[in-house]
Amino acid sequence: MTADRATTTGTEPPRMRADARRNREQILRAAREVFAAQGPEAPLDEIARRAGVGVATLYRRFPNRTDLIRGVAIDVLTALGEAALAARDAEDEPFEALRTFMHAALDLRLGSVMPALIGRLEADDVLDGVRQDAADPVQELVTQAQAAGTLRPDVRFGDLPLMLMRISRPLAGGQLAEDGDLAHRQLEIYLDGLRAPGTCHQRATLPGPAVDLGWFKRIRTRLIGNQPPARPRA
Amino acid sequence: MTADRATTTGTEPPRMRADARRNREQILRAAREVFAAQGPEAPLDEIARRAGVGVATLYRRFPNRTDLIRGVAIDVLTALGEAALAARDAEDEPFEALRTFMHAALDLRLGSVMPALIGRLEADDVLDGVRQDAADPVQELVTQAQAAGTLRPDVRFGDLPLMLMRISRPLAGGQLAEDGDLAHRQLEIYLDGLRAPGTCHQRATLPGPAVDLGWFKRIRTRLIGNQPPARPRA
DNA sequence: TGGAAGTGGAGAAAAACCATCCATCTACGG
DNA sequence: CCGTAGATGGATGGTTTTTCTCCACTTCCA
Repeated sequence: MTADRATTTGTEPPRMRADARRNREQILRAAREVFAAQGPEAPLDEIARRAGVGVATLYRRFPNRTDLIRGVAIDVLTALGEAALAARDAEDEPFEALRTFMHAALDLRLGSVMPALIGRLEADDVLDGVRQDAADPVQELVTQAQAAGTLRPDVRFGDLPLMLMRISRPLAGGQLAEDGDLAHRQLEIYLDGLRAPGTCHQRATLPGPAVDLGWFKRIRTRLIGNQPPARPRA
Repeated sequence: MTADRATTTGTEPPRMRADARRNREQILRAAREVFAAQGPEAPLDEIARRAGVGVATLYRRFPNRTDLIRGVAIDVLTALGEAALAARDAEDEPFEALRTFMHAALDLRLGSVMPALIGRLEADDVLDGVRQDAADPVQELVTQAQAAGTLRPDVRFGDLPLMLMRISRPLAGGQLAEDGDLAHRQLEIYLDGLRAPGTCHQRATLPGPAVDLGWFKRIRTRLIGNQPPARPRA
């Protein structure tokens, strides 16, 4: 039942119809977003709807919730490991590589699966593999950046993913349009806090919307009356 | 601790039995925690259970969910304003005051009510009052710290509460024992990112548990098998 | 073009949640 | 110390949400 993996990890051909595979990826993407917004207990119907498929299709691919979460986890962790390697190759300076990676990880919505990984999923060879493949390059980036003296020496590995888990969850249940940009802005500030004391005179230019007090109040009033019910309708 | 009564129309005597008032505060505290963990749609049963009272007691004090959210909001915002003033008076340096305030706000779980405030609650004189009382001192701290040159000039008011909303939500659905300490540690890093370029050579000593790669893996394995279902049993 | 794999949506069964009622209990003024 | 108004808890019924299967129909691919 777990035979078909859409990921191109192994040498075995997954033998899956093209539309089926496409739907599978749609489901995974939708699940990632919905899990990130509502947590790992989000209704599966909504995931199916967001993916543009029927519920039966979702249940065919992932017979139960745990399977779906595991699928998303493998998907995200795989992409995460690749992002770490890509960042390492793209940037010369280790801290800059770390920074690039963090922003990529934020876009991947790491926080959508980490809580489930921590609390719900039991270990597994495939899962352990991708987890290792995701964690090791990051640890390497940390080590290198600290050796280069650009990452402050008192931070540890956990300070990166644990913060990503927090930042990647949408504010206010996903109602804020600027949420993604705000997350990147706040991540940039956090990254500046991670710089080594010697190098911290070079602060990053903060991207995204700078929310002052007036805007902050406007965010509220703009949203009031928009969506009285929690769940947006189709 | 704060906001003993629900409304402040001076004509009505508060006259509440001692045990009733005590229960009311228990409910508010429980609601704050549960809202922070699960969002403003959390089941009211769980809040009552966490508060150690029956459901009827909760419904008597707060006839519907909106009333409860409003109660929590007033409670938190009141305490928040007081914390801001206290921090201002306790610290000479404006940035240090800001730092003190942020840690206090984190303990108050600002994130438990902000999403609801943003999306669900409609304006109201009392609410607007406490909101103003909470926001104004913070804005003042920001202005002063930037004038003193210790807070970087490109941050804005929103960078503080919006980050608190993210940090104050428990990781992994409230299963992590070290969660509170981790949040304070990560807040400290964020605060270092908020320092002005000139003053950032003085980094704070990071508190709390430093989670390295090994510990990170251990967090997971320790929790596996602890609570397979999402909700802790009754 | 045949047929196996894939699909969507209805709908029953189960679970979660809300909100009220009432018998019992307790703080507190006299 | 007592009477009582106010407060409490948990059972309960009704409603909504969510799960997950079934089957007639469609689509890819050899």
